[in-house]
Amino acid sequence: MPYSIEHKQHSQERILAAAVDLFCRFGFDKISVAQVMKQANMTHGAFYAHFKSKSMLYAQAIKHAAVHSLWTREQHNISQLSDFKYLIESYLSLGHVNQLGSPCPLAFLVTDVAHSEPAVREVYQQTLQSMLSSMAKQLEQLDLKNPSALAQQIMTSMIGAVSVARTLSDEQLQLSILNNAKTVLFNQLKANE
Amino acid sequence: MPYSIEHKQHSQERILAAAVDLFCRFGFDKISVAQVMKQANMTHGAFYAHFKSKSMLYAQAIKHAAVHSLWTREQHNISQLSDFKYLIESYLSLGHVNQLGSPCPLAFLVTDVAHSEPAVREVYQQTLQSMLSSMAKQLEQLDLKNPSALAQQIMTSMIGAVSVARTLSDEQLQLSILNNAKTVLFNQLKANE
DNA sequence: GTCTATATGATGATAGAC
DNA sequence: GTCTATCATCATATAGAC
Repeated sequence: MPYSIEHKQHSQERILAAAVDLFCRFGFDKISVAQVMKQANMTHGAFYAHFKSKSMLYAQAIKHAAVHSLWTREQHNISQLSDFKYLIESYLSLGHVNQLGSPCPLAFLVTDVAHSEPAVREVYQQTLQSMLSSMAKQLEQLDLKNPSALAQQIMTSMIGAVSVARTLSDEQLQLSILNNAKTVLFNQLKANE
Repeated sequence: MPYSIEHKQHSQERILAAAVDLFCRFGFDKISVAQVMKQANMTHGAFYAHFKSKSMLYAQAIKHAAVHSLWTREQHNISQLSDFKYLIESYLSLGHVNQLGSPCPLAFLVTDVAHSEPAVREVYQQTLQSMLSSMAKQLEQLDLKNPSALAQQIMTSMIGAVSVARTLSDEQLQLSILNNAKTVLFNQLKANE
């Protein structure tokens, strides 16, 4: 058995990381399987030993991106409202928009996913619901009112601001949009204290 | 001269209408030139007598959709705050999300455009700026504070809510997201009265 | 301007050697 | 599991008749 199971897992991990990076940066349809595999340091043909189709990779990549996203990783470090606010600020930063760290697939791929097949959209919906419920739990522990509605308001506003900023080239306008979204959300937090 | 100039304009109009509908519904990359032309009741080859390339059609289609969007059409009918609120409600409706009327390209194509070539992104940015400035003017006439910032907050929140709702299949979740966005925006309007 | 026909290129996916 | 080579398909764009 020349290839260990760890080796396969490591290869899959590289493919997924490459897929997240490239799909978020250039879009699902603009990136070929060959390009993903090249960034993962493999050749085109090896892909199908790991995924059944390009669409299945898409679905897995969204899950992967969600797990590794800034928001998911830092969420358990929240003990007070200021921590939560800091996380919002990080999400609404130019660094996130310019995809320096790990991008949030919900923002970078919204309409992309809307135009994909049902299985992919299903994963997007599940990912969103999972993020919403864990965020609502955090908000509840911080003693905020209407945690569920608040979480939805925060998520969709953040996704809107980041996805719009992502399409713009005018950096001043980007910054303005991101900061205005922050203002709205902080107001909304205060209103539910 | 067997073809009048009105005939050409009418053909272009049909192509643009088909492009808006299909691109918003299925995505730019999922729709071929042949499909657009079929919906416009012409054949593939006739396309290039009207547009230089598929990308140029994309840019023109975004402009076309913006001009014909619900928001642009109804904007001049605003005389009081309740009119403005009604427009927000229309934008944040299931009908808009399900693309029954004229879709707003800024919401239906956000990440799609982000992954397109610079010329298309430029048109998106110009369209957004144009909508923002006319909305800010309306808000100013309604004697609201910070009209420019308010307009940005409203646009990005609405785009976020509609584009997210568009990708979901769970109708309850769609409605919840749309309604929560509405609540945030009405709060924000009240805070700037 | 619109049609039919075609050139040209890229992509998703498979086959078989190692 | 990964490689090279290849198939089949579909896309954008062009050419030439009407």
